[in-house]
Amino acid sequence: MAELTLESISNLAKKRGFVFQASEIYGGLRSAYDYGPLGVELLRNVKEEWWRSMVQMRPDIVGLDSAILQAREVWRASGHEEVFTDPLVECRNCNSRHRLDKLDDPNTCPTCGQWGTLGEPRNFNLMFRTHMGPVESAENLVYLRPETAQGIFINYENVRRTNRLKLPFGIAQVGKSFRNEITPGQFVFRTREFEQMEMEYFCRPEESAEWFSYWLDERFSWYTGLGIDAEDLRLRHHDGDELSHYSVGTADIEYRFPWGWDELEGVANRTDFDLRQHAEYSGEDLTYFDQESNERFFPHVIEPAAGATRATFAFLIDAYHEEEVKGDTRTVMSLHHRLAPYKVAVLPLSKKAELLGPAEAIASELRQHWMIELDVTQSIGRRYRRQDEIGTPYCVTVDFDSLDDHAVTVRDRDTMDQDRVSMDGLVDYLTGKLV
RNA sequence: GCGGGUGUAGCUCAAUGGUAGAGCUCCAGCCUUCCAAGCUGGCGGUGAGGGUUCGAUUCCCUUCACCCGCUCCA
Repeated sequence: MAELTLESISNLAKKRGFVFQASEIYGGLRSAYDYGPLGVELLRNVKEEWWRSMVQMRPDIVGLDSAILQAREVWRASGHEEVFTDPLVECRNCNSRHRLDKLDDPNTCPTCGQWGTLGEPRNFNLMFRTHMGPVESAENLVYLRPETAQGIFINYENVRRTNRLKLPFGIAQVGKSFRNEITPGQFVFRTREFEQMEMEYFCRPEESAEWFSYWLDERFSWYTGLGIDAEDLRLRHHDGDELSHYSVGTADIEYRFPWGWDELEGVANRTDFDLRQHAEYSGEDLTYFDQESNERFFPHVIEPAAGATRATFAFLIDAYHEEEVKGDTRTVMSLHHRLAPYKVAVLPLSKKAELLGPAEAIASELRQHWMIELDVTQSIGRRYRRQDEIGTPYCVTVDFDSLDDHAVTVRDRDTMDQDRVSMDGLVDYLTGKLV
């Protein structure tokens, strides 16, 4: 895994239909990617596992799906309209870029120290803009959301009231966000359209530090629980000067990508910043009334914010292995079975009708339960290798003996062990394996 | 956006100012075929646009995309 390059993993992703360059037949669109048949399954499974652990398995967290387009005031209140519009100056000497408002001396480049090399300030607006309605005018300007979190904050009171929620509780959301990143790159790692998995956990102010540690641990274990090697993960606490405008404490969960450690997920202590801002800008009362203490206060918020596309990428990289098998190299994608695009492949030894018929019958039955593939082309060995490469955990082979003993061979991707399993008991057998 | 690099078939790589080749992959066929076997056949390409030229994949310009840098932080 350590010697795996970005190029080899992106090649495999394209070759097997996980990820394609967006608008490829027109020369491509920078920083956008389309997820192919296998990629969409993997991505869906990642999101599904997140939802399962965050919402389904939790009595204290509920879900939400808010609109991508929201009133412009949302982004004024959140601070994004101001903070995401940075006047930047570029140094003509060293080509570094700097925020004008952060320079002590607007004439000297802080990177190379040269005087008078900084160009004219230009506005970099990191939010995508469009217009609500067919006429473009300043009045109907709207933004595509740069984070899903604000959709949660502005629905905080709706959700709390309709679900009779008491602190501490969380609201989770998965969805697309858009940022006009200055520098996209590293394949799907940093793109201008991406998918987030965010959860805002509302708690009493005095308990926020405790919940912060709790969520950091929870989120770290989520990745290892789905198969990422703990050696390839680490926590990194932000220094004061790199904190985002809304946070008083942030820690990143980082993954060892082919180009080095980089962020997978951020856990931030957003305090009561967002609720206060929205209360002020909207005029709504967003305080929480505590019956026991008879007090009103703004809850504080701990936010684990993960990138769905980034996590998918990390799972893909981490699963990639090459092994020697009888002198040949086998490429195996050791994806956790919950993440694997296909759970089972059905492989008749021959495509002759006498085997194809039973294989199709088995495939139809298995399809009721899982995403599966029936593959009849080329030799059986080649088909095993193809399934290894896309991470299918189990291969079911129908052979000529199957016609007599009514049983099939089930082969395990990781151990390459084979079990002879009766066709009648196949679903139960696989159900036991795919928990 | 700026600087540097790259762009020939799905992949890896050849070649040439004058009809672009190979291996692998993929597809079809044969084979009672369990780990990329073999045999036969097949699909398929110079990122896009323009210029120079009798003729451009090759030379020039533009553009698009990718990779490496530069406060991006999922």
